[in-house]
Amino acid sequence: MSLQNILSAHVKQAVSAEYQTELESVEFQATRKEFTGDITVVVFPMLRFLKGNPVQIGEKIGNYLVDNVDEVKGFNVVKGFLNVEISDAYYLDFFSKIKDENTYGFETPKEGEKAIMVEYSSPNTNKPLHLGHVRNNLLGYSVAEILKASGKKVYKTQIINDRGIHICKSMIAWKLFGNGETPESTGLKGDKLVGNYYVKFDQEYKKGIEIMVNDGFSVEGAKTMVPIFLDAQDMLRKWEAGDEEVVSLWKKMNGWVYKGFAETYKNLGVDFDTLYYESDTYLLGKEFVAEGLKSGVFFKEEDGSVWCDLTEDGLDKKIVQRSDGTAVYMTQDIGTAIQRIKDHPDVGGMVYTVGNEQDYHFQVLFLILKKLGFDWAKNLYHLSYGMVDLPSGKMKSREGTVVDADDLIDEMAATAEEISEELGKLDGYSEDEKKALYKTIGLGALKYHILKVDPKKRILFDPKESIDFQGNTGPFIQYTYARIQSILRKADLTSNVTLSAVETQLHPKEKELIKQLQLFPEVIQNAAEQHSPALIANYTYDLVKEFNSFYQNVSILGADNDTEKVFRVQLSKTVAQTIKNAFSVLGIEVPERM
RNA sequence: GGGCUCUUAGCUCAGCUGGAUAGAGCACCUCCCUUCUAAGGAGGCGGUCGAAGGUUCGAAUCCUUCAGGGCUCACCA
Repeated sequence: MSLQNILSAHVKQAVSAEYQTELESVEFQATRKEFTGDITVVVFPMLRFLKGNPVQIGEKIGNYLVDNVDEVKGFNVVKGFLNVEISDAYYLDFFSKIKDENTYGFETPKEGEKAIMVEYSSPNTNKPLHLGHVRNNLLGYSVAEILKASGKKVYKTQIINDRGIHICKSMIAWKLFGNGETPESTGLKGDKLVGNYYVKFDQEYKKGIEIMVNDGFSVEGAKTMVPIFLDAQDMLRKWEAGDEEVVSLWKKMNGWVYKGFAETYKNLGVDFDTLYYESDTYLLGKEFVAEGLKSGVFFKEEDGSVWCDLTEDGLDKKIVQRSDGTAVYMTQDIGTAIQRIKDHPDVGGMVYTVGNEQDYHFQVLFLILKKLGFDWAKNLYHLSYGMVDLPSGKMKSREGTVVDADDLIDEMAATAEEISEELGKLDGYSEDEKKALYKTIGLGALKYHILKVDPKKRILFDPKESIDFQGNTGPFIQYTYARIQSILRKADLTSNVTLSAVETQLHPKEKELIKQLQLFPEVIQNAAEQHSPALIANYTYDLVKEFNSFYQNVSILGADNDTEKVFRVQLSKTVAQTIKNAFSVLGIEVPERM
């Protein structure tokens, strides 16, 4: 039972005894540092139910608590704030309960509860992953892990946009200019190779437009008549018709891309439980368009196109199928959602990790699925996040103004190496161990940098200003973890005191640390509810700051007596474990040394 | 033009369902390695919380209007 719950009941009793009035709820907040006390009862909200001077009310409740609650050892009232002091025994008791729990803060899934599917990444297959995908991947992965930690069963998935004009552009450019190049022949990662031809297409396309405009065509006219563009369109038609040559080229080039993606995902440390391909699900979407037409959810225009009228819901009309009967984006997403539930009957809701440019799309998608009558449609959540922009503006693959994911990871590791070499603390580490460590630190810096900010805010990323390794950063937290590991290696852990035997008074820093530890389970639940890794990052930072202050002010291995020493070692160990648990849901590893 | 969203210190960001004198980091300035890892700690400088109204015992937080930025309103995905 939490401290708030314990006190809440007693405060109600106090009010009931002193004022013969029943309170519905009691408002708490952490006591501010400048005042003595551990938890504060806010008296003001009670004034609506009972008349009187807030200070006097606070005094009365305070006295009642001291007399009737073991955990309360004192109080003071400042204006309408009742600052309650809690006994050390309470904190020691709490600590003894959690100190050996390796999964502290995590809940295990409840029997029979519905699972959640988290979609993230979902790239197009015509170009390599960039910084924008990195934010998406880190967010999606982390939210999935947070949901798991909060006690949900989770499936991680993605929808791979493997069909459409974009991949045909790369294909046609490769066919025309590729001279049979392969990843093997060039030594390039498959996704990079295919991406190069996507850029090549764009260059040729622009050249073609220029030529036609010089020949007297209008720009608009030229755009749709450039030969290479017509080639790409032709290829798409052939693909849809199942043309063998086109389909086999499509399979070959997508295969290259998947291999490249797999490498990047591994590098980034993210994974998936199940994959969906647009080429597999768009047909199911069309089936349900037909269904919706029958049930009247959709209507058909004279030209044969199918629409959903959402004007009564404050939105507009949305197309769900083209006049030529082919699928649009929406069709495919309807199909994918339904397919997923069919494949995983235990799934009761889904989270879509997609940029905020698609806010409207998902609003519409969820509404349409509701109208189609799926009861799980009410449990769909669009994890919308802000774009990652460069100082020069938006990243554009076609124009080569992107920060490549693989390059970025390498650069971060290189920076970690530089700093590490300078500090020279890694005597005895092999080259392989060092290399692994640099990657852990580099990735830690990158992931923390991105995850600590509220998902919905846009991030301005300046490649020239490198990501920090000091202050509120991943490496700062990893460093603290490594420091604790060093202490644990040096400490003699053979003697294990029972904490009830500890009679020494808690040092203020020790108490603050235990209070901070106490918050962790609630933070996990909160982060899960709000789909926000930033809450975890901020919590971990606060915990670590608190520990560092403790570390500098209190000697752990040099404590006055053995009991105190063992207690401090155990406290440090629990802090380390909590850092590790918190970082694990952010997808960040912690090092033994650094 | 309609809808959504953002604006807090020079820069990057916290600030939970409204609560005490708005908090961190970076940068700048002081101190602290003969004590467990200085990627650290202690302190200083720095804010009319975009603007104006309103709601209330109390507003960075809620409401309205306005200004500025972003996204979106395609038979593209």
